[in-house]
Amino acid sequence: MNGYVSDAVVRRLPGYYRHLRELEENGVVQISSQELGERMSLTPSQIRQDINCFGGFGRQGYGYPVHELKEHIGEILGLNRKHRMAIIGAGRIGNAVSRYPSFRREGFETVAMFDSDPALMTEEDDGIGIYDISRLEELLPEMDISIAVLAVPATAAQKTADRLYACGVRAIWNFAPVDLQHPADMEVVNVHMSDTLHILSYRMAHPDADRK
Amino acid sequence: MNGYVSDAVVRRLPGYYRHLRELEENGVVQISSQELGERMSLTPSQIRQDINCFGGFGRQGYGYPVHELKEHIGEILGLNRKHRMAIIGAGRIGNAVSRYPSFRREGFETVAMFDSDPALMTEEDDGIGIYDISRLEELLPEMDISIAVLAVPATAAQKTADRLYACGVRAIWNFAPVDLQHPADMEVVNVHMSDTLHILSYRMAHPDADRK
DNA sequence: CTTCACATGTGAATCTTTTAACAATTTAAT
DNA sequence: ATTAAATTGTTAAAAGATTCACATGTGAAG
Repeated sequence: MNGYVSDAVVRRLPGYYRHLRELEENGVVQISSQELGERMSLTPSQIRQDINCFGGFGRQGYGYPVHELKEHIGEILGLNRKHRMAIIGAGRIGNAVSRYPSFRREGFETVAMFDSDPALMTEEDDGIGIYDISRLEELLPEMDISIAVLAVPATAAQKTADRLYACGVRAIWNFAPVDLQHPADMEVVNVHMSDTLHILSYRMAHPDADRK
Repeated sequence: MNGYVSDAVVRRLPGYYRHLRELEENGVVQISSQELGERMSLTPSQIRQDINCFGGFGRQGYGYPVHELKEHIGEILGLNRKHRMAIIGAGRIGNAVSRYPSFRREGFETVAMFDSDPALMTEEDDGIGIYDISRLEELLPEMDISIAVLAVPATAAQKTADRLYACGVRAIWNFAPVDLQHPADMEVVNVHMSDTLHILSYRMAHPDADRK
């Protein structure tokens, strides 16, 4: 139990959470680093090392208790908290995210959308209002938003991020294919879907390259 | 110029490509590792090290030629090739991907969609046919698909991936929140959007943690 | 033509991450 | 009650990635 969670471990945490939840749903109550490693394509050694840094869950000769470990990782990830999200850009991606049911189940609730296309300005069937983006400064600060989902075109992304910061937003989940410049007190995580497609393209072009 | 491209470098390649294209669009013809590093939040040293592994582009006292470097990275990524994609699962995510215009521009063309919901079985306005997923084995092998976009619910993902493999598909761009088991001769890259949201949640819960 | 500032390529040093190894503990079986 | 098999926590070693430092080459200015 060493306490410090390195960035390499943080990147794997959502994967642990996902697999443990799935195991729990299937009624599995206990799992060894060996077995979990096979599922996740990690070495048992790495799994023990990872879990050990927030320590004390395993029992020798037995393994790890699935439910308890999942809950603990969920807490480390902050999944016990609730988040109110605003979606900026009500195009296909923005809508896909706002309707994706598992986010809401995990405490990420979409409470409003903003777009520049007036055709979309309407109360949606699910009760999420869509507002003109020109009203961002007027409406957003009242909404108690903790996460903004940025799903605008690349060309508008930086300017919009700046406006969001000015409205008090301190966390952006960015779907625009752009690396945003941002103050240190605003967190930004990028989805950058096309990057993953490019990596697939790379692997197809170099089937020989050993992945390490 | 050492030739071997490590996985850490491959993961950064799409970012280089993105930034270089943007620079090129803005008419920038030359850039130093210093300046590029500021844009990308990488050290100049790392950039020189990265670019050096497929070598020989920079000129001392001058920097790197933007167009030439971009083109070369594009080739390494395999972006000179064309790909025909089939989208499996015509829900919001599947549709968002198939309509996203920049993929087509980069040579990734959606040629068909499959879904289990008969309400969707129709020729779309953009000419992309939507077929019942039960006809996968009948239709897909004829279509000369090189990439399948998997956008079905988590519960169906593994079974569907197995069927795709049986149909001859050897590359999957996976949007289902699942780590697929797959033969070594099939490439899979995951988007796992919710993982990035979980990482955002982690960072919000631990604003102190140094990101390294 | 000389000089100066700039910026790369590269080898070595440092830091991080992963893997290996094993003593210690638990479970289950006989 | 003993023993055998399983499996962790942890330390140490190995591998990998990043940063540093500097010699070397380039371009521009005087």
